[in-house]
Amino acid sequence: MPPKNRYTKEQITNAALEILRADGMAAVTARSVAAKLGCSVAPIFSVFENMDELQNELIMQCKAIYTSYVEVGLKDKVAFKGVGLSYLKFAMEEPNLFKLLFMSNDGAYGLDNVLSEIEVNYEGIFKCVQDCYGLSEEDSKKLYLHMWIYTHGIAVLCVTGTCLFSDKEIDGMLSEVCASIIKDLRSKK
Amino acid sequence: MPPKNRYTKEQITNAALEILRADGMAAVTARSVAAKLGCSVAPIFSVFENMDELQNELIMQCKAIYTSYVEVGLKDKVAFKGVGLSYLKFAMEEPNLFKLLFMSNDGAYGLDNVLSEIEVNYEGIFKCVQDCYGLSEEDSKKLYLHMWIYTHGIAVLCVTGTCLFSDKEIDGMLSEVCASIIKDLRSKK
DNA sequence: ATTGTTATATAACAGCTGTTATATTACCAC
DNA sequence: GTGGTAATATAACAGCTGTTATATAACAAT
Repeated sequence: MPPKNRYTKEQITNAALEILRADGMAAVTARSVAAKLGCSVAPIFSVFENMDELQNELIMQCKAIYTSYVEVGLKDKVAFKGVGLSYLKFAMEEPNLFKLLFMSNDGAYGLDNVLSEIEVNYEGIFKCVQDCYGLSEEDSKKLYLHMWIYTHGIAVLCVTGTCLFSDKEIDGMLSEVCASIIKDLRSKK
Repeated sequence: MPPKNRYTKEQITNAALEILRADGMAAVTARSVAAKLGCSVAPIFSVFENMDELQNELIMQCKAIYTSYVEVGLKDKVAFKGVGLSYLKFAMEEPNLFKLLFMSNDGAYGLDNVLSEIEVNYEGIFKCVQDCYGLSEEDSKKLYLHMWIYTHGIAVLCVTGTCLFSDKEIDGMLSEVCASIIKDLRSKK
């Protein structure tokens, strides 16, 4: 008897995601999403209980997008490096999503989540580090931590518009630091 | 003939700064500052043209506070390390000020400003690097860039609540990475 | 075609923001 | 004390937010 829904959850989420990508989470309001869909706010609140629920859905979408970047990086010859470059690519191509996942303390992500996300491929990455660079598990962990912090530092600088590095510069910087740390770790054996 | 101002620019700025430190710039509103002072919003707008002017004043105050941290670091035996630790101390003790100065793309600071601020002591720091570690000017620059990015990475992780490192851990991490880079730079001579 | 259900639109509410017009009031000069 | 000036208080405006009550309208079943 009732008419079908004209606006699906997916349509609404996609409209909201467009706004999030372009202008950040603060720009995702009931009215802005409705305007993007060309409807009133009513359909939004018939699908989502409130705006918090929509935001949670968006965070899930962001994680999925980030995961797709990581998956590409994992296919790299040197998965360890590939994942790092994926992280940076995600930051540069989706700065507002990066901010939401990795620069917000409103509990969007956090290191635990980052690591558990990564941990799906943790062993693979570590094996890669050990194979490629001939490091012990402990040294691999050290290298991983240092490089993750360094990579995160670059990503944040790019995302906040503080510094603009070219792909080539970034590659050079990462290689240089990584090589220095590996060399030093090896020399201590 | 007119009564004296009961609320000075300094008083208003201090009240706003308290709110900024505790809850971030978004919490600094005309009404919140007035409430902290125990007055209406009128005195604020008699001293400041609008809220933007007050925010600019706050940014200047932040820079001054940050500068005081840097000055302490410069007195360190190894100024290069001292400044880095000051940067981290500032991030941990004043996360909301750090976010405003170093994590906002609304043009609060930016690398140019950071570097020009630092450049006041640039030569001193470089001389320190060259003296302490025996590096060329070019290598000193490299070391400085790498260490600044790494330090910034740690600071952001702390400020966003992603990771919590102890002072000891941070010291160890910084020392390890710094030593590795220096060793590698030297070996290339 | 009529009816009933409900998706959607409209519009309003409350609460926040910056800003300002008006009213009050405090204080300095006389 | 009286008066005038301007600092302050009050309250309102416009514009934003989330949310919701009500009205409209679309569509499926009969």
